[in-house]
Amino acid sequence: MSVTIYDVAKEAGVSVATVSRVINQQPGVKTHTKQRVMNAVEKLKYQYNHAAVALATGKSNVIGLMLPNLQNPFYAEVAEGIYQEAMNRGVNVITLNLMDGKNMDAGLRLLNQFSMDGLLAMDISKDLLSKVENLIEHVVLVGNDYLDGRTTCIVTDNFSGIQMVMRHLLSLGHTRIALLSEKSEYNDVKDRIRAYYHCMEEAGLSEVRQVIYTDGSLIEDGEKEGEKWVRQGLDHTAILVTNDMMAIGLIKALKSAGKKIPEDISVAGFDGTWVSAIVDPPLTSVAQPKFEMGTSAISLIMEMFQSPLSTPRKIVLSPRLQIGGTTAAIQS
Amino acid sequence: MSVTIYDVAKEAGVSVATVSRVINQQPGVKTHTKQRVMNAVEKLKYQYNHAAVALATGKSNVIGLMLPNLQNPFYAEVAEGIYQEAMNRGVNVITLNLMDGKNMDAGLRLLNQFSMDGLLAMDISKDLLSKVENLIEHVVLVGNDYLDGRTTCIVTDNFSGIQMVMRHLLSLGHTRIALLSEKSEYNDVKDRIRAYYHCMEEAGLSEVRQVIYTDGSLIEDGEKEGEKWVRQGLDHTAILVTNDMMAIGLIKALKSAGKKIPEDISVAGFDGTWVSAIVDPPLTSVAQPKFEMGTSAISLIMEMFQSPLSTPRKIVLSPRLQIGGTTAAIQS
DNA sequence: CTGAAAGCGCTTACAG
DNA sequence: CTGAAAGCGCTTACAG
Repeated sequence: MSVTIYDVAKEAGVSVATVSRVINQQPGVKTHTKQRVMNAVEKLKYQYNHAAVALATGKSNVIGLMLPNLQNPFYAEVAEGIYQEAMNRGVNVITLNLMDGKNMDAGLRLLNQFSMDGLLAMDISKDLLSKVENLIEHVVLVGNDYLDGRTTCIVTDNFSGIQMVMRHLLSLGHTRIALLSEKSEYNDVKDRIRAYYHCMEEAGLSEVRQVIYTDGSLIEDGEKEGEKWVRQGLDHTAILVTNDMMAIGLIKALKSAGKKIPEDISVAGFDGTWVSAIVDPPLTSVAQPKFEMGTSAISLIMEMFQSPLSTPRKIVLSPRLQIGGTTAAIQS
Repeated sequence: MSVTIYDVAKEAGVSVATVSRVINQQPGVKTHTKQRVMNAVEKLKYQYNHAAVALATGKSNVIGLMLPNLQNPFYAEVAEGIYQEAMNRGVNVITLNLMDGKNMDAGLRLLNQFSMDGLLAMDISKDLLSKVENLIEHVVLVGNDYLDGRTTCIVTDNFSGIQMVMRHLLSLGHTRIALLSEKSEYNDVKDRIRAYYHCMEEAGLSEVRQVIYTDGSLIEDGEKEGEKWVRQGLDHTAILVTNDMMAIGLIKALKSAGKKIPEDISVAGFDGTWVSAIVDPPLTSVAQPKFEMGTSAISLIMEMFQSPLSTPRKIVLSPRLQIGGTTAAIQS
């Protein structure tokens, strides 16, 4: 029922091979012939069949995107960059939303079933990563800097990001600064912790440094830690949080315990998502170049299709400190 | 290089037809034979080829999702429902993010290129819809109630949603209530305006009713209207906004003009996205069942694949009033 | 510069 | 219950 390359060939009076050449813009077709084919395509409203191409070429022109959720605007913003660049380049993106782990099996099943040319993955577990790498040749980690450096990745310079906020906080006179971070096997998280340690030590504050680990990385997790912090009567004057969502939750909890932000305590986040600008006061945060991370991820993986990397590569983007109203000079 | 159904057939000592039957769980294969095939599949680690299946069956097992952006959590939350249910059912979703119109052409091109079994669309223009309907048989509008009722859709009961907030505002003593809405050719938006008119009239407030139209539906658009409202010295005591993003922008502008929310003016939104809970004070809003809308959309479109609807259908879900801190009794 | 033909990996009547 | 074979709509050496 649908019009095929054969119909076009007949209409144009050429062979299907020629039609194929014209459609794929391959060189070496006489202008006149090309014109005839194009007219036929036009006339018959030929639409090319993706499945047939995929079967014949062995490439699906589909890239998978695995992410934990879309609630966190960080993922959503990176995803937008990915979709944008994918559209520019005419590749399709299939999103595998893991729903914070609840959909892992289904995600794997789909991966298996649908042969994708490559996969972009954000914050997947080490375990899942190794399964995925068995299934797909080209995998790029987006936003994660994996421990053993065996997978190509694209990340923000986390060390210098933390350094930026830390300098900001130190310059405001803070000394009792805590770091609130999720636990993770990823190097990017470890880098942040390392940077925190480094800055505290450099400032001669080694003995007051304290890392508080959270269970997850959602608003609720930050909130829970805020309540705990109040309950335990901790006395930091500033808390640096490794993502905006948790920072927002933390602030919520502190506020409802009667703390004034930033008068009583300064809070800074990480990611620089758009929500950081709408909370009150606006959140001081380290902005990751999210959209660019997404577009670069597509560019990178498509380069890999052309010429497989001999060795895993790591692309590092620069963060930017975004000063809001949640950090202020320490009250004497 | 990859293992095919032929390899499995040889290994199991049966024909490819039989292997196909087993893989697709078709009835009428002797248990013993089935077992042999399954062993072979296991042993050879056979993975089925999506493109070949798609070509042979004429169905791609892919559903397209067209949305304006992912910044607005409304779309993100509906999308999560869609991804969730799609994973449950083993279908793939290709997201076509239109980037608020900037990617329209690319979106259409991809649609064309990749034969999808169906398409779910959110807030696409009338013009785009008609183009899309030429390309794809099964289209479902998600969140939009299209004017001429020719397309199957799944929407919230917008009329009763507005009625809920209006009753809430009226019960708080407000009379000078404005509606802030985007312009739209969609029936759902018109329904909201209609509901507003209806409620004002019912309350005997016909002559003070006022609809303020915005250019877009982003935070910035709400902000702009807030500034304009202050500049023009309007005197409503409550403003009902047709989406959370604009409401947040509006509140931001009002606050920075020195207005107290809700003391000086009450503001209510629509959608009930998660961000409505993190702004300060939490936003009163009409919550749409976003996640459910997404899951239902997948169910609906997959039903349509089975048995094409003789006539377009409309599925209506119920909204819920979510009272926050941005609405209060009028000050006398 | 162009065409005939094999092949990509499945499904599905049809026959037995 | 099982198999032989055609067909899905392309691409791509190979030949001319």
